[in-house]
Amino acid sequence: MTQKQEQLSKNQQIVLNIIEKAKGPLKAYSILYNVQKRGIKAPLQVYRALEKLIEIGKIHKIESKNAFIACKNSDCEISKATAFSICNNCEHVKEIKNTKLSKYLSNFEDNSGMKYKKYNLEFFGLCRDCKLKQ
Amino acid sequence: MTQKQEQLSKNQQIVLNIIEKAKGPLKAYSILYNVQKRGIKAPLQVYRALEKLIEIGKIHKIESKNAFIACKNSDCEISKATAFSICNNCEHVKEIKNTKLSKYLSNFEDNSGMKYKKYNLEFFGLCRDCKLKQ
DNA sequence: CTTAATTTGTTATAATATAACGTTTGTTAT
DNA sequence: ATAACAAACGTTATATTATAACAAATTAAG
Ligand SMILES: [Zn+2]
Ligand SMILES: [Zn+2]
Ligand SMILES: [Zn+2]
Ligand SMILES: [Zn+2]
Repeated sequence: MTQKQEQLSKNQQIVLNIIEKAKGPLKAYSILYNVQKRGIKAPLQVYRALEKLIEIGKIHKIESKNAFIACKNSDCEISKATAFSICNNCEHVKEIKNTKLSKYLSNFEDNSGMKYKKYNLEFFGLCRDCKLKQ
Repeated sequence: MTQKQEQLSKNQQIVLNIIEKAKGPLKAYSILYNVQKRGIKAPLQVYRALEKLIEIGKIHKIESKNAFIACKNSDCEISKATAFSICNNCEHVKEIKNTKLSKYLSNFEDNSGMKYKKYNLEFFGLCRDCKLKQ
């Protein structure tokens, strides 16, 4: 019965729904305000749901923005390898799905021969729309 | 006189000294406690110095830890391209200096042909010491 | 010197995140 | 079904990280 498909709890489902409906990354307290009508009252309830959703790869945290976004990349092998493009002008964030890049980084060894189980990459630049408007 | 070598202000120099002496990344409020004997009293004085030091590439922010570390890589072309290895066990952080990696990422184009001026990459794993102790 | 720009000092407050504790719900094994 | 355990919940308080606003002092340039 309990396959790989995790069963989300009520709060986890509520928080995930909000994040999946959003056009861009959401901040924790903005999520909180959005879900108060659904019974979630305290920051901790949001943060607990976020923690679990990250753990199972349904969402990612954009570290440079302290914001959370739904995974668009088949749940990213449980959040172990993430890459994002972030527009410096309009703040648009897009998850990068690029097999060559992920293979390159997953196999990367530093000068001392160390390999890594997990990485997070954030690219910054101008998105196509903002570049045209310049 | 004012070449590329920026002249640091008093507070900037104090904060940079602390960060350069440290073995690992420092948090802003830990820096604050460390510099209070030198006349810096308020968080904002620290954050302002940090902002400038980042801007000129003397230090970097480790986003996943909200901590700050001195640049070990010829000031990283003014902080535009940074990569770190972070140990999940002992929290040791090391700046990665790897020409192939930085070239690969600086030249990376996503599927829509977009290129980026800036990136930050954080690798997570076990450092050599921690791996041996396992 | 004068003017503009940067840096500083200071107080207050905003924004992000976790500790601690007890209760409830869900799962598993008798 | 029911005892035992784990996961999730609710709640209050608090810790941690970061910025707003404003006035004074210092520095760089013309
Ligand atoms: Zn993903
Ligand atoms: Zn844009
Ligand atoms: Zn550097
Ligand atoms: Zn280690």
